[in-house]
Amino acid sequence: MAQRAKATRYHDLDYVLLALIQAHPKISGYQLRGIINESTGYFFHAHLSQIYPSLKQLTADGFIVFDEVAREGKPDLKLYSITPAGTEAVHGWLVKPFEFKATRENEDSYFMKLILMGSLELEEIETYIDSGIEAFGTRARRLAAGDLGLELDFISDIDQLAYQRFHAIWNHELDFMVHEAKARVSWLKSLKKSLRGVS
Amino acid sequence: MAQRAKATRYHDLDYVLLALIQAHPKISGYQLRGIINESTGYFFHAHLSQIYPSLKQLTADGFIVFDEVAREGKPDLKLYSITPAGTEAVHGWLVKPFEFKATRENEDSYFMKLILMGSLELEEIETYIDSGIEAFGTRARRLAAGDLGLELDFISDIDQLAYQRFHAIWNHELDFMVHEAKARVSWLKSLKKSLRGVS
DNA sequence: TACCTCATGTAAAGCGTTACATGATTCG
DNA sequence: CGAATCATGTAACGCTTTACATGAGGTA
Repeated sequence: MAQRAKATRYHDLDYVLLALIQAHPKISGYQLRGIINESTGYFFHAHLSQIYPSLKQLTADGFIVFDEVAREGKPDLKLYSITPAGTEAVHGWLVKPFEFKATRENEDSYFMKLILMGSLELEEIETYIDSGIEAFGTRARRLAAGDLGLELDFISDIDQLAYQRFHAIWNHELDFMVHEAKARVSWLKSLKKSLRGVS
Repeated sequence: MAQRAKATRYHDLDYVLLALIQAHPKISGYQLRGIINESTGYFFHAHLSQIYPSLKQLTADGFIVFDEVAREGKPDLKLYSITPAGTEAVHGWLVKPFEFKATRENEDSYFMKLILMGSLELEEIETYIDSGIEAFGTRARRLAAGDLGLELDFISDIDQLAYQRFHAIWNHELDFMVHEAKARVSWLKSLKKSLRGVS
C-alpha cells in the first residue's frame, strides 16, 4: 500500500504569504512579517515563528522557491519567489467562495482576502464583492429586525438605574452594529465603482 | 518556607462570567454560555469547556458560590451567585484603564467591557468612554495622515493593471478604516448623552 | 552601555477548539 | 427516528505566543 504523505492543511497565513510573494518576488520571511504586521496588521498578523515554518512547508510543496544570499557572520538571506503551482494555489484560494459567519474575525478575514485580490480578473473581484454585499446586507436587516443581537432579558435582581444603563448601552451598541453593517455594504458598492474606473 | 499557591492569572472570560453572574444571580454555566454567545457573540464567545473550568476556579477563589439543584438522571444543576469578593474583583477589572492596541481584537475587547458596565457609577462609565473617544480619535487622525495603515511600496514586478487594482482596493480600505474610527468616536459621544439622560 | 533592527530558526508554554462521556426530553 | 436542547464535565489536539539561540551593525 503506497504511503501517501499526510495531506497538509493550509491556513490563511499560507495563502497570505503566497499572495504577498506573488506581488513582490525576491522577498524574505522577515520582510513578509513587516508587510503583514504594518500594512494588514489591523485585520491579520503573524509571528516569525509561524512564518518560517509556513515558508518551509510551502517550499517543500513546490509553491515557492528561494535564492540564498550569503552574508558574513549572519544567517543566509532567503529570497522567495512564487512558482506556477503556487500561483495556481493562491488563485484557487482567492476565488473560492467565502464562508460567512457572524463573528468579527470572520468579517476581518473577508477584508483581508479582498486586500490580496488585486491581480485577479475584474469579474472575479466583483463576484467576491457581491457576496459581501449580500452577507452584510442580510446581517444589517436581521440586526435591525431584532432577530439576533443583544437581549437584556437575562438581567434581573439589580437596581433600576443599573438596568436602565445596561439597556441604554446595549441598545446603542445594537444601533451601531446595524450602522456598521450598512456602512460596509455602501463601502463595497463604492469600491466596485472605483474598480470599474480602473479597468 | 511557606508554600504559596501559584497566583491564578485571570482572563477576560473570568471577568465576563463574574459580571454576568452579578447581573443575573442563580445562573448556570450552560445559561452563561447562551448569553455570551447569543448576546455578545459578535465581540466575544466561549466554549463550555472553557466556562466550566473558569467557574471552578472562580469558586475556589471565593468569587462565586453555587446552589446545587438535584435533577433525576441528570447532572446536578449548579446555580451561581457572586460574593462580595467577586463583586470587588469585577469592579476592579471594569475600572482598570483600558490598554488600547491597534488591532481589531483589542477594539472588540473595549466594546465588550463597555457592555458590562451598566452597574458602575456614571462617572466611571464616562471616564471609560472618554478614553475610547481619545484612542479612536487619535487613530482616525493617524490613519488620515498616513502615519500608519496600508502601504503599497512593496508591490513590484506585476502588471500595471494589477497594481492599479491593488492601489484602488487598499486606498478604499484605508478610507474605510478612517471612517470607521470616526464613526466610533461619534457613537461614543452619543452614548454619553444617552447615559446622562438615564441618570 | 543598552537597546533596536536585521535575519533565521527551534522549543516550550499557553490558550482555544473539538471530541468524548452520560443521559433525559422535545421537535421535526 | 434522528437531531437538537438541556446540563455537567474531562481529555486530546492544534494553533498562537513567548522564550531561547546566534550575531552584526547602528542608534540613544
